[in-house]
Amino acid sequence: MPELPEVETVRAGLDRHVVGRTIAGVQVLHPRAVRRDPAGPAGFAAALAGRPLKRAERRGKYLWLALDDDEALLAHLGMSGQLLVGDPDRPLSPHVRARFTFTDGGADLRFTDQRTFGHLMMVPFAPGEGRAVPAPIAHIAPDPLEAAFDPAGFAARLTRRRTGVKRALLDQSLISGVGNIYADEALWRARLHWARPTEALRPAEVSRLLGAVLGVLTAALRAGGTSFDALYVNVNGESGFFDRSLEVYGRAGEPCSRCGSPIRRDAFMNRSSYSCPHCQVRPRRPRL
DNA sequence: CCTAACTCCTGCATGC
DNA sequence: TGCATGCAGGAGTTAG
Repeated sequence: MPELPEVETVRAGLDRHVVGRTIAGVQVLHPRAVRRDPAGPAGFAAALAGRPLKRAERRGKYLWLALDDDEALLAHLGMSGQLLVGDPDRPLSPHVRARFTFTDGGADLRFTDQRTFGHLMMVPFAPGEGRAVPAPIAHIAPDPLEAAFDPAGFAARLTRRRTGVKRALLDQSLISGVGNIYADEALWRARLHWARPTEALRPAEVSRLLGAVLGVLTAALRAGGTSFDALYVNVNGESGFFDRSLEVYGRAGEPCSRCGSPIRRDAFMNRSSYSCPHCQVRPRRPRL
């Protein structure tokens, strides 16, 4: 599942392999991949043909290729999206949704997405304030690895919420880049239960949480991200190895590395939360 | 305005 | 063996 470390790994690969090159043509093999682009598949392809790729940028789980100072190709990988760079003559795998060829005749770029939650779209940059970001993601908060991230502002907004701390971590308008895996890992590191009410978090707990988020994201980035299966790989098709460092996610019943208690799995938001029953004490009044 | 449920989708694991 | 069910889940949309 691509979260910040995985998306950043992909962005770095695009920076290395496609920035500076010029798109020759675009094939949209599945219209759902560009469902959010009002121009539709044909308009999307036409808008990109002949355009040079200037920069590869990212905020949270979104990445984009800037075409100039006004327009970008925005991508979200969803659950299973991949951007793969390789020999343009290799066979098309069944889940390729869009293919980009380049004027230099070299390696092509393929957007592959088994579960089709990812998407691509042509977007304008939002005008004004600080760093220019694509207009459709102007409502997303800076991620904790950005210079624009404001820890004090995050703490203030977090404790003003009336919700559970994990739900808040997953809210991209509060802090971006954190998904189900790294939320569970950060909460374990910070020794906080996922249902702790945000308004009751003490300042020391909030700063512990933020430190844990930063720690787990940077450690995962160094490992090239987390790959459980073939669904997340970098632009060269290689897996990350942070799955070996996960402390709670997907480890129900296995002993906590701190205290030995078996890791528990709770249903949460129609998915799962993993935590240590000893290190992460359930609050008396849980907020789901 | 704020919060939370619902929805999209495919493939694999599981159970009868 | 084959079919039904559950599960993985990011984020826009809708409802309250």
